[in-house]
Amino acid sequence: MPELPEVETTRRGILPYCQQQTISEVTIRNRQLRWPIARSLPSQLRHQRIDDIQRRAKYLLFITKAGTLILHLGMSGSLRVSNKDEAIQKHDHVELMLSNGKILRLNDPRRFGSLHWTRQAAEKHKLIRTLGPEPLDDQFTAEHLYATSRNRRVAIKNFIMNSHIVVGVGNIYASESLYLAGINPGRPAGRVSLQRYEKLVNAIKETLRAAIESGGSTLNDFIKPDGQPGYFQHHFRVYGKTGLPCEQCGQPISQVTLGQRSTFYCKTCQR
DNA sequence: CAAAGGTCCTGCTCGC
DNA sequence: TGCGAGCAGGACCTTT
Repeated sequence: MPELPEVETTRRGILPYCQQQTISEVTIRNRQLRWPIARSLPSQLRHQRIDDIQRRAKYLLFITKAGTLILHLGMSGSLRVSNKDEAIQKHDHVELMLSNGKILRLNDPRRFGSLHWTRQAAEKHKLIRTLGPEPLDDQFTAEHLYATSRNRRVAIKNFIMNSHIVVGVGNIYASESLYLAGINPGRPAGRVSLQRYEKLVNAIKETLRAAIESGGSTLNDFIKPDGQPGYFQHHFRVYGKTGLPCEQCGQPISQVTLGQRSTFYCKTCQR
């Protein structure tokens, strides 16, 4: 479920409740997430103070003096801040009790999320080390995409969804960005010019920035950390719009499968 | 039965 | 033939 804007919205939402709070207790109700949660995790987290929560790609990094908790929400995960008297819900797998009396709860029906503890700097962790640049950083440029895509035949949509190339471009924003840039999602990445990569980089940055500003777009069950439903109806131009008229040319939006993911585009406007 | 917002891992293919 | 990089598909799950 969460794309980068939702993860960033989550980070901003929970930070005021977590920052400088000490974790007094950790409850693991179901350890079978994407990878089994380490048995040692509760004892490593207990008594640690959360100095900050940062984000790298779609990972949330809970920074403490002793180490960092690396959390991923997977496809269907969400975090919410509860009071002690609020009952747990179905699929609440992990709870962090905080010194201010709040409880941070991880809910994840599909259990594709993950939790890792590292004593090193998070950047050195296996899951983080090999990641490409942040899309909103200045290091993410057209030159970077152009240089790394030479001689590559993979579809451009799969290319920009590859976290080793650039992080944080999920299935929705890949389609949306390619539409804005006028690039056919199936085009081989190695056959996109530098000029068109300029348009694409701008489109990715604009799309993500706008979504973060809007508080994250959501489709089904994204719950904001304070418990408010995050049903922000984002205006998608092509995602989920199969058969509806293209805003630019009026032709029906097409749907294809690329890399086993639904892909939406305009056959006329995107080449 | 199909599809849903993620992404790591495995094994195959391709070109040097 | 061997090797590494690139690539497709599978895997992990529940809900609608």
